[in-house]
Amino acid sequence: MPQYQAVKGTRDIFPDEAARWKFVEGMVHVLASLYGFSEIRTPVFEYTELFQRGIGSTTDIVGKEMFSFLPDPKGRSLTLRPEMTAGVMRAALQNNLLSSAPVHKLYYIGELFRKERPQAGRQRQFSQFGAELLGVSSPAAVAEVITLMMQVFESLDLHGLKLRINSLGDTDDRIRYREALQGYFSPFRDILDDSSKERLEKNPLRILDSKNPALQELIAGAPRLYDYLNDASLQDFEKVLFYLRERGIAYEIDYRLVRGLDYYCNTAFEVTSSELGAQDAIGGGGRYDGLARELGSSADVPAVGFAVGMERLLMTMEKQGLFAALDSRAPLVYVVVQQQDLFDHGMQIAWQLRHAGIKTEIDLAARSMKAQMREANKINASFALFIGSMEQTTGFYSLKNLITSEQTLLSLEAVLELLQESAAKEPLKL
RNA sequence: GUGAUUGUAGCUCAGUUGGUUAGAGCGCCAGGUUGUGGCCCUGGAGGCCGGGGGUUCGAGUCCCCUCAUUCACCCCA
Repeated sequence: MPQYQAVKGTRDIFPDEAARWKFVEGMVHVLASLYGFSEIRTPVFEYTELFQRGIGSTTDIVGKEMFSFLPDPKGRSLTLRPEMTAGVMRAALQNNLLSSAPVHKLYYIGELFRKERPQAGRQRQFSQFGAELLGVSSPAAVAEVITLMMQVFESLDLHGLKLRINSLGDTDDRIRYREALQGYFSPFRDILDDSSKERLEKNPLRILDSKNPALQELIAGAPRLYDYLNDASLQDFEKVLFYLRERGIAYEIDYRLVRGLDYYCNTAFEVTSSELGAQDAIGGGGRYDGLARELGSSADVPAVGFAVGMERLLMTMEKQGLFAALDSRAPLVYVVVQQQDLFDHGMQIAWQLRHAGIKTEIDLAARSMKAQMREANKINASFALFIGSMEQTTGFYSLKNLITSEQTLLSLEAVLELLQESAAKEPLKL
């Protein structure tokens, strides 16, 4: 056993896997840009109050999952961000972003921290990418955000995902519904489990989320939020659905989808993957018009956004075999040194090749020629360039095509030319 | 925080009712005649059998504790 191991709920990402991350991140950058979203990077930690106010103190995230710490005995409590939205909104408000333009479309990729027990698809440090559209939360804005999210999935060739959507109504709707729910559940108080009892007072909507089998029947009979929506909320929701249909985005209305963060209102949505096991939500989001005021803004900042779990996304892609073609290590040419007294010359040649933009590898472990060739083969090099005493004296080098096994004797100039041609056909893999 | 699960070489795992120097495959390293890969063959390195305590003549195998893993609950991405 090693002396040190990675902290519970954290993990290392080695080169082969890192290549997959880069691939996905690249797609996110390209598509976000295509939809007119610009990248924002906010600090990894914030004042604890930001999350308490923003996410809501009744939520599990704030109640028991935050990594909080005091920088010094007199300092204010800080917290490793458990989600991105509050930080983005804080950044926007602090810098008065909305005064420069009425609408801001931002996206991010970043690490988040939550002190939960790890399990499949759940880490204490994990990553999300997401987008926040600030300034407008019209159905068009909601559709814009959902469409971007779905486009990422589509472009990555993911299949078998399910988009569920619901409307949480506006503030008035929810106040009326909340009362109705309390009225419905109160007589059954004795049947409810502890957490549901607590929610009955603080946030009865979240009782609907419970997976407790004993409560399913009771929950099924509860009044539907949908029936408490006023005309404006209904029309708003219908318009969102209209946009999705227009774009061929399949969805399913789930009247019990409420989502765990306090700041959501009106449209809320979630995407699940059938490949993931218990933690099957790959992404989700919704409208959060009230967040800005909650954070002290004097003006309303309507907003809508989504977040997608990178690990869960990668996991689903893995299961669906979508990474088969990635091979990040393969160099174009492997410089093979006959004897170690020619190593310095080999290094010099390798440098010239690299300087010319050719992805080149050379053995630094001083192994035998056979071992070098085996290595070249193993890492999928396209060519081997031999450095022997003959090459050094004549200035002509043996270049072997490792796919066809053809070998030719060329001047270094000709080698460079040939490899550059070959590199142009097959762009450098990063 | 609760429950269950697993913990033997770098990786995936065997290890019979407790019995001598703990094994395999893959990977790694070196060779298979003197400057050349993939297949194949040979050899080698590498394990306080998670840690501690106990039962026993004897424990990788049984018991207790502990640490860690994984999965699930809660909840979320």
